[in-house]
Amino acid sequence: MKYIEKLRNSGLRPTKQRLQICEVLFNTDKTFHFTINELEQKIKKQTNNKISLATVYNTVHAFEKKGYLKQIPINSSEAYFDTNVSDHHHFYDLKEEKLIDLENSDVGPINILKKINGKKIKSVEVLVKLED
Amino acid sequence: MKYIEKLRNSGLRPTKQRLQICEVLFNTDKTFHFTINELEQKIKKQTNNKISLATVYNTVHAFEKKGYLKQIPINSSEAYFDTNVSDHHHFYDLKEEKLIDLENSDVGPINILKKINGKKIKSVEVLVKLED
DNA sequence: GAGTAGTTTATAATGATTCTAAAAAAGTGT
DNA sequence: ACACTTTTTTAGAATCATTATAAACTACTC
Ligand SMILES: [Mn+2]
Ligand SMILES: [Mn+2]
Ligand SMILES: [Zn+2]
Ligand SMILES: [Zn+2]
Repeated sequence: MKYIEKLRNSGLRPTKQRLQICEVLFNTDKTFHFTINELEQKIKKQTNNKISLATVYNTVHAFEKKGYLKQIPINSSEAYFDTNVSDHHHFYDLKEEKLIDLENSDVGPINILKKINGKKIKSVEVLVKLED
Repeated sequence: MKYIEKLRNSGLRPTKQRLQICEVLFNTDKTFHFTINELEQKIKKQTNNKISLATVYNTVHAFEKKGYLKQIPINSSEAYFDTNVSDHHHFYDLKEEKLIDLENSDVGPINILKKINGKKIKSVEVLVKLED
């Protein structure tokens, strides 16, 4: 199975629960954005199986650390994650509280002119807030 | 006093506590970034006076709503606010957990090519994460 | 000054996230 | 398969930032 490698790379053994989480996260062409609670709901629906919240949190964080998921910087009471780990940007619809992908080509090149001594750039992320 | 107007514009009466909060927030040439807890500490030091957390939260939120403060979108357990309400961007030093201003001129123009039907752009914010 | 509406405060409630420790499962060697 | 060790899952508790509450206090109006 293709998920076993992802799990092992993340330092996790391929257990039944973790493979189910992988199914929901990665068994789709489309990438998507989610909160932990949305993910838990999706797992319950898609697999008719409840996985404890702690396991969902742990697995998501391990994938995030390894780079198989990323967290989107946003002001919300809940953390938003993204299965699209390519460099890209986001609209945030304030009314709907939903993220929408913005490809790099939708934004154009961003050149950071200022430098900070002894630090290097890890990521550059654009958040475009939308209102009606 | 210059703060009375800011407070009235925000729908707040100029009370002793709120004026003290204004002193700490606005009585300086330099703008700065803060969390609610950092602000509370600053108030205690600068005015030798404890103001209840609820009042600090309420006042900050009223100023934010009116546009005298803004919140910076970032993944942190605490919300970060900015007394610099001009359009600008940020470095985020992951090690120090500190924000650093990036002026618009340090980033260059950003042109969002994608449009979302029925929505308009409220803000465009760039977050540049820094590591060692 | 009396009356009213807004404010402050301590404290409680909420809710996302993290921690804990016991039970369950998986891996290892024989 | 069995005994033994290590990892994992889980329910529930703990944490902590934020928000809500409601009683005491203060500011504004007439
Ligand atoms: Mn994380
Ligand atoms: Mn706010
Ligand atoms: Zn995305
Ligand atoms: Zn700033």
